[in-house]
Amino acid sequence: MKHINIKDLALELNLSVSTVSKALNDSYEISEETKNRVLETAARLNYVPNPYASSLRGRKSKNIGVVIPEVADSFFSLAINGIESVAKTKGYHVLICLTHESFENERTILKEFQGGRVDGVLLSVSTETTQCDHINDLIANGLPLVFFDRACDEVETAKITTDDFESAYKATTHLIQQKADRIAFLSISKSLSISNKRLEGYLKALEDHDIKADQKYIIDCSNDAEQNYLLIKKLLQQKNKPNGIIASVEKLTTPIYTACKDLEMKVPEELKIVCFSNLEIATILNPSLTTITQPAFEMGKMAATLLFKALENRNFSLVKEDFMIQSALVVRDSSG
Amino acid sequence: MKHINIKDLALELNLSVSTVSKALNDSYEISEETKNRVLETAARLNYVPNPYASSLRGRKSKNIGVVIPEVADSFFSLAINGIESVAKTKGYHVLICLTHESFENERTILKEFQGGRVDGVLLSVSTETTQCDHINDLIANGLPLVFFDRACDEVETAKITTDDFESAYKATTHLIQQKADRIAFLSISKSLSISNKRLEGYLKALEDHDIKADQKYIIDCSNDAEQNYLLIKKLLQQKNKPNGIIASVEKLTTPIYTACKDLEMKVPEELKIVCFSNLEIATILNPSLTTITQPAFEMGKMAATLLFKALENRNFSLVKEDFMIQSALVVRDSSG
DNA sequence: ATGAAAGCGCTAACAG
DNA sequence: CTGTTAGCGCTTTCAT
Repeated sequence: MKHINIKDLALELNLSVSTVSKALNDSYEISEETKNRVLETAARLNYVPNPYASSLRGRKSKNIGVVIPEVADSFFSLAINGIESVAKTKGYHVLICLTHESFENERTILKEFQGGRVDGVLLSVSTETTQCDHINDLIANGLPLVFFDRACDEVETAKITTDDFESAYKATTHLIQQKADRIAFLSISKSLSISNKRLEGYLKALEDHDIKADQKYIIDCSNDAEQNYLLIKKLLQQKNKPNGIIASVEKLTTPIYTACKDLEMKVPEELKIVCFSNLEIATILNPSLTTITQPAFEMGKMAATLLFKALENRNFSLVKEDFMIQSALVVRDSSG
Repeated sequence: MKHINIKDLALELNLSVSTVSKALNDSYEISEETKNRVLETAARLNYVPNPYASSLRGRKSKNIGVVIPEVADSFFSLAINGIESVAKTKGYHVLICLTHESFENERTILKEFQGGRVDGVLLSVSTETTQCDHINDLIANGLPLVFFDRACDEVETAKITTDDFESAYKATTHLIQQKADRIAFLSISKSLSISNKRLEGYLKALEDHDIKADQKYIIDCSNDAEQNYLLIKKLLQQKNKPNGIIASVEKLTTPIYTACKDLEMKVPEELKIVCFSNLEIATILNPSLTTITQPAFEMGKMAATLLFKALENRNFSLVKEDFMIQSALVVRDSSG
């Protein structure tokens, strides 16, 4: 089966290419009858337009780029679902690019996007990203960009985030109310804005409850699971070991639970745990895990909706379009 | 910053467009000196080629399509990582399209791909897919396609699968050896080839151990978590309730554990569990979950590698390029 | 070693 | 209402 194009269609129909094009695009210039004929023949010959040819002609690629650190993470995979749900209604496709938490990768991807592969970008920055020239370049080049979850404060564009400060504050307060007084905080990045805000919320809660923050309870985790396991184990073995722990990111759940099991620490009696996590499976852990759950699907959806607003209306400015959505503290047995 | 194209570059360099193009593509016709000048200016002006313009000119879109039921699933997200790892080395991008287990969606996506949006396709079919004309159409249209995990037997093209029959057989045998004699099997689709092979492996293992299969132990699950929970609960409440259970798909883990908890069934004493699952978190469930783990990353990688072979060499035929990789039965406490 | 020109598939002025 | 034509950015003969 040869691939059929608009010229073939025109030939078959004894019409000009432009008439066919207009009919296909439901132009008011074309008679109903012709439209029907064209549509019918197109269907019969299995005509599928080449999106990139339209793209070239000044229109859109009809692709949006989604740049994230990782897919194997329930926050991001749910967010993708949200993004995809709106892209679909707009006839757009989603190009997913993974940075694997590498700044270099992130820069390369955004650079490449400037060639016109995508019409707009949804971005959640890598843990390594400390400066944002590559992002500003992209925007200067005319590509609308919306951050979701992990944003760069310095870049002036729309951001969909959650109340990281407040939710960490709430989680910490919750642990304090559960009688934890030596609470550890596991961070993933010193530069990431969300990580810092969570840390600040934690610190403020301690302060408000007259608990002195202690550096030894604040741990910088890495991207390496084994390494993190060792760090956490060490944390839980020291003198004055913590009796509460807050993990600022989902992937720390496994090392924490594993360490507790290996050290035979009783949860929640000896250690109360809260994780930032969207894992559905939190409910069936034993003890079930208290989580801060972000509205991942909703966030993806909102970010995409905003991006399409900008795409559809060049006058719509993304600057100052910041939305902060609430996360939920879901109390379960691990902090009980 | 205006977007710069090859014409701007040529103007700046006092060269013709074609010379610049050739220099950029490292043609033997161009002198080293000119190449260097061009490359340097391109870098300075931040020139990024438009992939779709090249695409139009008879080359490639440099996109591959990955069509899967769902991203929020550890098998698929790990497979995506594998796919992406090879796409990246080839300078390709990955367009991820979700069917959400709907045949209609799957058909629409594949149809759309025929317009040239992607150069090749990696597919894992939906649970609803019972006939494969849409896939054959795509292939007939000249797009190479490789199945991974969930394939259609009737379509003649490369398939990367796992030993579904054997692993279900192994899992069942394992449960029998653990003294389970009423073993339930949870299926997700009556049409899906992998689901059926798993079912057959289960049935064969029962037969080989002189256990009579019983329809009431074979459950067809749906796409709806709540529904599945109820089905499982009912299964576990009947007279002669099973003392072993095999779930053919990861997402059934939560409903199973939840049902056990709600019914206060002791695992593994009263019920031994095995799930087909790539959840990292299997280790920290309580009891830790015995799984059949598929080499998801590897499978994605192999599927992509095969696809690129076909893309790079039009003579390379994907027919008969079938690979079956072994899954691992990882015994943990839930079947202990 | 370099350049002119055609054309990939499509859309959009502009004419008729 | 329909057709002619130019051109989107790029590659690729075919000259020079």
